[in-house]
Amino acid sequence: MARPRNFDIDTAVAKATDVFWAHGYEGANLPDLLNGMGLTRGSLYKAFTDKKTLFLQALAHYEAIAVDPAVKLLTNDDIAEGSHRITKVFDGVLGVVRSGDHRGCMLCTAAAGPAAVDDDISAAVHNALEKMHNAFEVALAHSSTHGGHDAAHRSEVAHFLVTQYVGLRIQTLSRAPIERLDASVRALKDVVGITH
Amino acid sequence: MARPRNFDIDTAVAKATDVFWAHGYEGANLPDLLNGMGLTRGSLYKAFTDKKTLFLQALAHYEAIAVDPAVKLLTNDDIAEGSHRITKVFDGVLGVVRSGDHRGCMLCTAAAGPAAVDDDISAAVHNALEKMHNAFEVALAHSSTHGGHDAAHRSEVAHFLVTQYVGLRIQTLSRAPIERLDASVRALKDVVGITH
DNA sequence: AGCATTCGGAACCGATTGGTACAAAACACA
DNA sequence: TGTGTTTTGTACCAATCGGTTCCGAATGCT
Repeated sequence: MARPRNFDIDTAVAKATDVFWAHGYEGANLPDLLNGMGLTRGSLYKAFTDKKTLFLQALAHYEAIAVDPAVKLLTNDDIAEGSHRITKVFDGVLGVVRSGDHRGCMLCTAAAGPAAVDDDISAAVHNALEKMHNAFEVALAHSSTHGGHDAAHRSEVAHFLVTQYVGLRIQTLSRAPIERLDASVRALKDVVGITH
Repeated sequence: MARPRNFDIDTAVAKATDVFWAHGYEGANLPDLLNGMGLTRGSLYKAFTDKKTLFLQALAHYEAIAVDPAVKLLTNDDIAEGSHRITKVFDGVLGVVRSGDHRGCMLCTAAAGPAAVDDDISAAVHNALEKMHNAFEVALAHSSTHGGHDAAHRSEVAHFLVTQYVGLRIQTLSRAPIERLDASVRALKDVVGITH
């Protein structure tokens, strides 16, 4: 009937995610994207209507590969103690930084950039952060130190943990020394009363 | 000898700060700046060599009007209880948001944006955050709950507070609902053991 | 007043931005 | 193999980016 698309759309989005992740939304220009995705302008604009639409798909992809695993970890009953799950999340962030990855969290970067002016991007960011919040709530409910409190209290602490997560990620992005991030997380564990 | 400059350079920087604060570094283009500062290209490039230099001066100005007051508050011995000073800082942030100001913190925005690629901007950002950290340390030393601990512990908690501050500011920038920020700060106070 | 000097304003610059138009090529189906 | 449809690649687009140049105007000093 017609010529089939000779690239996989999902892998193209994955590659676009890499580019956006590395350079941010405004920072990633068309040549960067085309080169990174291995296709030409015509194909890109045919498959994805414009840059913003592509970015929203990339955000969704990022959510799938970065946020969802964290959510899964926080809600994983195999780890009985909820605070251990939380610890794992923050230690995971530190591990990523220690391995030399300073890209930070694409969601957080988007929150600081285009989310301030674009409603669609803002909605996507807040939706993802809400998922994180809910997952933190679940983990807190299974925490020996916080499980006893009422749900309202756990919700507050979950918001607080999201804030801490965002702050940590933004600082990794700006290449803050790892010692600061380490210290920050250590104090977090201490202060939240996480047993480790 | 020569024609004098007929605009005040400090007020020009102040106006440039407003523009950068509202639109970010890349987001603020020359027409925006020229319009906001009330001068023309020739004058601007004569007085400040280029956009980045102007931005660095704007960052310094921001530090003077936004960071220094916070530092002064955190190190103000008139408020004997250090945790009260910390409370005031975070409540101040919430107050600003509640008054409809969603510009967030210019430092934090810079941290998430140009600081990731430019060394000069990165240095300026980290220097300012370091000032915040030191001020938090001082406040913690005068805190009934943390004053007793050793300095190393207070340093960690100070890093943690900076992270919380950054996370909070970034979320205000992305126009997160005030309830989340409120909850976050409430949990912070609770968890840090701040008496209020 | 005259001169040296600097400022202010606008025209102009090449480079780059995201996005479009269109022709040629590749395929599925008959 | 012919036909119709879609993709692909390239040339092209206007708009905008930060930055420069240049000249008339304004000023302080002698």
